[in-house]
Formats: sequence, structure tokens, C-alpha cells
Amino acid sequence: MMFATLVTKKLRSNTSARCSTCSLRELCLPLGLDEKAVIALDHLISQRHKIRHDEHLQHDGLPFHSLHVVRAGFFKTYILHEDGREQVTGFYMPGEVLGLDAISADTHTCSAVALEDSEVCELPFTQLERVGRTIPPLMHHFHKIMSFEIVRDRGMLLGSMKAGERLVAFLLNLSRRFARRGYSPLEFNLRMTREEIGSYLGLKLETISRAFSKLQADGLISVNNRKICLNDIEHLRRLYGNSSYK
Amino acid sequence: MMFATLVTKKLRSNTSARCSTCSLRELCLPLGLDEKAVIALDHLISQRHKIRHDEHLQHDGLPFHSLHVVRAGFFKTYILHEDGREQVTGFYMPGEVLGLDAISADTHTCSAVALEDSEVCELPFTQLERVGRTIPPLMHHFHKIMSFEIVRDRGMLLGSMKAGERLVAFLLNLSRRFARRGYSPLEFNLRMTREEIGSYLGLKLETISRAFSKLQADGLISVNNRKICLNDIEHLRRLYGNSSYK
DNA sequence: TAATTATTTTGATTTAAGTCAAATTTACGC
DNA sequence: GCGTAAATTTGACTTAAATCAAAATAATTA
Repeated sequence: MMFATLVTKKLRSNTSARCSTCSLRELCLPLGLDEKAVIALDHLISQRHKIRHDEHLQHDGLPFHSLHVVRAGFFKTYILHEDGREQVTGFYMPGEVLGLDAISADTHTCSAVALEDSEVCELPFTQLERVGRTIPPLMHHFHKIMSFEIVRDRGMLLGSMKAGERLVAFLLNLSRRFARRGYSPLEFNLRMTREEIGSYLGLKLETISRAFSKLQADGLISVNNRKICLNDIEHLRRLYGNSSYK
Repeated sequence: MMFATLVTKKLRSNTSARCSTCSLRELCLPLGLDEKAVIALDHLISQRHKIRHDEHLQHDGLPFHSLHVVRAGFFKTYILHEDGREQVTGFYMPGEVLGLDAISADTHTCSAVALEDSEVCELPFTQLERVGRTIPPLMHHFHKIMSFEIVRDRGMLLGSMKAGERLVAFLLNLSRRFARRGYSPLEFNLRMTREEIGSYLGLKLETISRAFSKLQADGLISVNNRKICLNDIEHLRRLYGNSSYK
């Protein structure tokens, strides 16, 4: 039994679950690492998991063991209030790491659910720390990833921003992240509902819908349900952070 | 000249700037470390700095080299918008680490200013990573600190919370942090203005003032300018996260 | 200590976003 | 492909917070 498990693991790490041949290599954990380091990472990835649409990857309150890198698909994280309200705390796309918040108390502080059929690479955290010790650039890059998670959505939560500005900031944030992954920064499909966007930005779904309509009426974007086109991204960039937009 | 500097450093690390004799030991970086590890940390702290009221510790946009642990005093971090508006992004008290957001791009992403005469311990980041490699518990504890920074103010920024709830969440957060440092969780002095609280919580200063007045009128707290008393902390805890409070 | 400045409180009014409701569009299971 | 459920849009109305304004209090410094 034990033997079989090991063999399976060995096979996995030698075939499918290799950073060295992964298309995300340049924007995921291996970013900037040399060959030796990437091979070490290959051995670190214990498993890949398929998470289907609406399935959970982690649950608020449950013990933490592994980080998960999104390999394909899209996730949201959220917390549940006592009264049942759901608060969306983030969205994650390929190359981004889930679970960083859980290191602090060895317990997940939010739940993560797939917004479409997805795949993740599992990184057992204890092993990551161990391997990191022998490969300083890996550890350093991990620190950068954690640090980035701290800054991540600061731009979206600025208190003084109005509904329209917030939505623009959100769209520009998505645009930049899609662009880095080789997708169009001007045309993309949202994977989340208006309600989820609203929850994330601290607004109601009707307000999100109206803000979309207003941006479209002004010719700045085109909206067809979840399909978004940024028609004038420069103008949008000027709007964001400029409270003159109502 | 070079020699003099070295001597000064040596003297410092052997006398005043020692984690091993620091009263913050149990809630700062050395938390849970053994004797050997704490001595390694002693050598890591390159200097202590006195930062007077209204003086800056770090500037948004400038290069990052060192983390700073608050040893005494109180700081706020903030970013400046293009239009000059200031957005407060956090408050830091003794034992808390400033600069974690800057690791990501080797550049500070916010400015930090002392809200009272303060003192910090400087941790050159490259050295921290190097020492961490040889002392796994130190590195692990550092990861916990970074992870905590990710979760830090999640509870305060929940979109669906009303002004009163936000202020209560803020007061309870401060209360808990004061308590861990050996101060009263029920009675404390705010170091920041109503405007700074408002900026942090995404509200205007007048709204903060009114929320204080309302909480006092309801007998839940006593406010005398910056002096706060939590009269019924259990009731306050029930309010926070319960949108029934207006 | 007086004078000046900064901070806080409170009131009156406006406004952006929330709420409630209904119609429309889209997605999904059979 | 049809019927049901879910998501989105839009309108009418309400409300919480912003804004404008002025007075009161606290802090700073000459």
C-alpha cells in the first residue's frame, strides 16, 4: 500500500506534474529560477488535483497543510458571516497561489471554490520551507509572492472611491492579470456573477449592474452579460483613482 | 571611519539592541524561538532608530532594504492619490512589522509615519533570509508574520458593514492588540485622528464622530476625545458582524 | 498665559448607494 | 428543445453617509 502510493507519486512527478515543462513557468512559483531549482520544485509538487465548477478547494476553519497554485481555471475565496451573508475576499487565476492566509494559524481563514472546472498543483507547505532552505532563490521568490498578496487588492478597497471607480479599478486589475497570462487585456469573460463582484467591492449587485450600464453608455466599455470589452483603456486608467467620475 | 562604524554596530548589538533582553520578546519576531535562534536574531538587528512624532520611517516608491519592527510607539501607513487625497492603509504598534509589502517589488508601496515618538529595530531583509536558512523556526515564524499581515485587516473592510459596525470592529481590533501587549483591552487612548480612522475605514471624519457619539449614547463605550472606554465589550462583540446595528 | 491652529462635535441638506419590485435575459436539467 | 431556475437589467423609492457649515473643544506655540 505504502509502496503503491510512492510509485504513484513518483510517476506523477516524472510525468504530468512538472514545473519544468509547465506553460505557467514564467508567472508561477518557478519564475526566475534556474534549472536545478525548478527540478527541486518538480519534486515538491505532490499532486495535481482537478476541482470541478462549484467544488471547494479549501474550507474556512479547517487545518492547513498545503498551498495550491492554480494551474487552470478560476477560483473565488470567501468568508461566511454568522448571519449567513457571504463576503468574497478574492479571485484567483492561473499562476496564483491559494492558502497563503492560512500559514499564520495553520488553519484556513477563508473558503475557496472553483468558478469553472479547474486544476491546481498542491504544494505541501512544510516541504516548501524545507526545499526553500537549500534553494535561496526559491525561498526569496516565495517571499515576493507572499508580499504581493499583501498589496494585491489594496487598490480596489480605497474607501473614497465611488461605485464606478471601484468597478473600473476591478476591471483594470483583471485586465492586467489576464494580459500577463497571454490573454487579451481588452476583451475577456468574467467568471463571476455581479453579486460576487459586488460582494468583493463592497457594493450591491444592482449597483454593479448600473455601473456597467453607465460605463457602456459612456462608450468606455462594451458589456454583453459576462463578456467585457475595454474600448478606451487609457481613459479608464485616468478614471480610476480620479473621483470625478460618478 | 569604517572602523568606527563597525565598532558602534558591535557595541549596539551587544548592549541595547538585543532581542534576548527585549520586553517584546514574546510577541515579536523571537516568539517561540530557542536561545540559539534568539542570539542569531540579536546579530540580525542592525540598528535601532528613534523616529519622532510626524517623522517618516519609509516612503512610498523608495527602494526597500530593511523591515522595521516597532519597538515603541505607534505608526500609520498611507498612500497618496494623484489628487492629493491620503488613504490610510494600516496602524502599527509595538511588535508589529513594517515593510512586508515592499518585498514584492523591492520598493515601498506605502509611506509610514510615526503618530508619536517611537523606536524601531531595523532588520536588513537579505540578512533575515540568510539567517533564516540556518534557523528554520525563525524562517517559519517569519512566514507566519507575513501570512498574518494578509489576514490582518480583512475583518475591518467587509463591504456590507455599516459605519457603526466598522468602528466597533476597529475598536475591538485595537483592544485585542493592546491586550496582547499587556495594556488594558477596555480602556485605551487612540493615537490617531478621526480623519485617519475614517480614511482607514472608508468613512468621513464626521461619520466617525457621529458613530462614536451614537455608541456612547447607547452606553456601549465612553469617549473623551481620544480616550476610549469599552463599557460592554460582550455587547460590542455581538454588534460587530451583526448588521442590525445602525 | 494668551493666541492661534488643529481637531472634534453637531446640525441641515444633498447625494450615492441600498432596497424593493418587476421584467428580461441567460443558463441548465430533463 | 422546452421548461424551470438563476442572473441581469431597469425603475421607483428609501436611507445611510457625504457634504457644507458653524460652533465647541483641545493642542500648540509665541
